[in-house]
Amino acid sequence: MSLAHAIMTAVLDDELTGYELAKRFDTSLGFFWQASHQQIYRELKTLSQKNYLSSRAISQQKRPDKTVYRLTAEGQEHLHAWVHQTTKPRFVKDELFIKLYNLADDNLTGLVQEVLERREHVQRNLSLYYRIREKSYAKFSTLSTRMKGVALVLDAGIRDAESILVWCDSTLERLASVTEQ
Amino acid sequence: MSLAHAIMTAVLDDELTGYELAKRFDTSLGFFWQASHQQIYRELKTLSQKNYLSSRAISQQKRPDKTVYRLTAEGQEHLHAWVHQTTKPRFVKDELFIKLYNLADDNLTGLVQEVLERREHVQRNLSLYYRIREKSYAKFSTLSTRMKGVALVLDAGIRDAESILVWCDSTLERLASVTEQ
DNA sequence: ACTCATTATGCAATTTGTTGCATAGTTAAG
DNA sequence: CTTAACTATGCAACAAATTGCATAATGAGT
Repeated sequence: MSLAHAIMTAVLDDELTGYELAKRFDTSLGFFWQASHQQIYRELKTLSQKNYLSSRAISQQKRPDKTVYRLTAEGQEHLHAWVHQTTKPRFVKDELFIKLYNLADDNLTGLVQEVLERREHVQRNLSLYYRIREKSYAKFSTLSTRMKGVALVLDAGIRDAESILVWCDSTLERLASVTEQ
Repeated sequence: MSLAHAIMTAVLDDELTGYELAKRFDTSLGFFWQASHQQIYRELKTLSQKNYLSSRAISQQKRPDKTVYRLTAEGQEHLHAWVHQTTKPRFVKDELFIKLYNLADDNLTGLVQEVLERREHVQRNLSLYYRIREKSYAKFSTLSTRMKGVALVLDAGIRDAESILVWCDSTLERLASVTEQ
């Protein structure tokens, strides 16, 4: 599957550990892909065996030892070829919306809470995206082609988060009016 | 998993066949959940065995025979209890963004094509959402509590699609400027 | 006439993803 | 002084999803 390609893409510029990858899938990359640390470590192993990634062990005294991974020439070739292949459609799973479909008097306060939490989570991500854009992708026209691609993804993340924030506010207002009756 | 809950929610109002469910997961419900027909038929079987769904066979002459499913009282109880439980975070997987991260001169035209296709797909969904809203959810304040929940989800789908359309247009413009150099 | 899409269901094998567990030192907070 | 969070990795069992196959009639388009 394309967890492999997501990982390979993440280690295009940076040499990363499994732990760091897991954190990125939880924040920046999390906008379009997610993976648990168990999945990541397993995939890193198979990608190394395929020679798509090379690894380097680093001993540490104050922290557990770690292994950093980087993309090999073979891996880069494979990744570039994959970009030309058929793209699978976007895949979304959001339990919150299933629950909202079941809106009722007894679950209203619970769902208001859920929307509030969603709002906070999206707000945190959005702040992070703004910081990243300011720092590295402020002027689109001056970026390299590959950086432009990253900037476009970042832009999608920002627009998505902004749009969800607006929906959350509108939804909270509307849900408040349900309570009053 | 919550494919079960998504299915149960879908058959809250309507009596549906597996085939019809599959189509809905491809269109309206597709905004927050997806499932293949194989997955759906399997789940329908286990949900019937648990007595969360009841089924009714319908013989047809010009079409293959079919089975329609509806939620039982037990299923409704289970579904309502589930709404109060912990919600898993939104889960997104989008290969297009992995590929955009790998933007390069040799894949630029291919990715432009992909963005165009995404635009068309989202536009089709958006038109469908608008029609549904006009038809059944035009005036929020007049809806029943449960219908209000559905309207909020529909609103999220509309905002999401609109936001993606804007991103697609902005992205196509920006990608066009990459070619010129 | 022929081909393709639609309606309608489902099994089996394989690949992915989740959940629970395990280890082990450091650092910050109360 | 204790507890919790963070860094860092990984196995094993289980659940869920994907891929490939199979059947079979109708209706629309070329």
